[in-house]
Amino acid sequence: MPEGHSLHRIARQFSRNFVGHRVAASSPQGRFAEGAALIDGRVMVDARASGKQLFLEFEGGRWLRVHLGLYGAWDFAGEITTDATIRSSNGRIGQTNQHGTIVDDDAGEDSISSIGAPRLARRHKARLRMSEQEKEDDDPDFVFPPEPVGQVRVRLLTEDAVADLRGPTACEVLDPAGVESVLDRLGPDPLNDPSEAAKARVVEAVLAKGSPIALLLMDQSVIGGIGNVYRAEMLFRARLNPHTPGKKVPREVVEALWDDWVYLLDLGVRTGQMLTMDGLDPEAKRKAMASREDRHWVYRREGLPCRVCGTNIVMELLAARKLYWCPFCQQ
DNA sequence: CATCGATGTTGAG
DNA sequence: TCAACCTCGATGG
Repeated sequence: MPEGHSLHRIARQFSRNFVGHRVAASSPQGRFAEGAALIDGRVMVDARASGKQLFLEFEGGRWLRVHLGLYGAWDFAGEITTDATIRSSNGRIGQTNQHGTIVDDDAGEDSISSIGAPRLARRHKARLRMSEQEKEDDDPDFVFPPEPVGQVRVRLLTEDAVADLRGPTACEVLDPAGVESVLDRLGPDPLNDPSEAAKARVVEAVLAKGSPIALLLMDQSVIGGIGNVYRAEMLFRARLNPHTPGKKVPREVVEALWDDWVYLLDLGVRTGQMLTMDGLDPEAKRKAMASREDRHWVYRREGLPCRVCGTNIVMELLAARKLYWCPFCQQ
């Protein structure tokens, strides 16, 4: 479920609350007992995402690789840092207020924060579920650490924070060579590598293939992190027919798709939401932030009128995934 | 309360 | 091409 922006946010959560800390690793469910033992008692030294994959590095060159798949999730709890929307009278950020210590400001002057309050981060006792959506629990009276609930594949515990992994599609401990071989099979993730070389690699990969651009955008060996929502929205933003073979897409359009992913991924990481209708007026933006119904151009809008031309949005199955597009705008 | 479907990937056939 | 993975919010009775 989570697309690339979620994984970068999860990696950031680990950076804030786990990197630099010694971690007790266990598998309450039991299915990952051997793997957990390989990292138990070690200090986490790095946390990073590439595409939809998460890599947590521990002392001694041991890496935990996690892929959340369709419905995996990380549950954080304890003294953790969460984004908080704080209304500020003078618009200044980076100060301390009654809500806690503001330790991060990555919202700045973007188009979303200009609509309303800036999103800040604060460290406090909280519970936070991170999957395709993020949900913060408002019960401040839970005991730490909480009992594992349900099937927890891995529990990572520091002195004051815990992270529970449930429902992953992949969870394994790798050595550096193993990490390298996984990364070698992944296309560029613009948040890790925004270079012209990365862009060129994606452009050449797309232009070399005859398969539909709708499949190539979701091919993680071509480009990292795009899922079903961003695919549909990016193709609409480019006014591109999803069935266009990669090699028939004009080079400048492929370049524009990469540039758009650079932009959308950054926006998604900063806001925690898949915002794709940023070109609208402030009122429409506000609605997009407030409601999932008003958030997308085409995704999940089968049978509804296109927001631009009024033609009914169509849905078709492509490689067993639902593809939404406007047959008039995207000719 | 039962059922469905989902923002994903793998691997069997 | 499709089932399996194995979670959980949304939906309907």
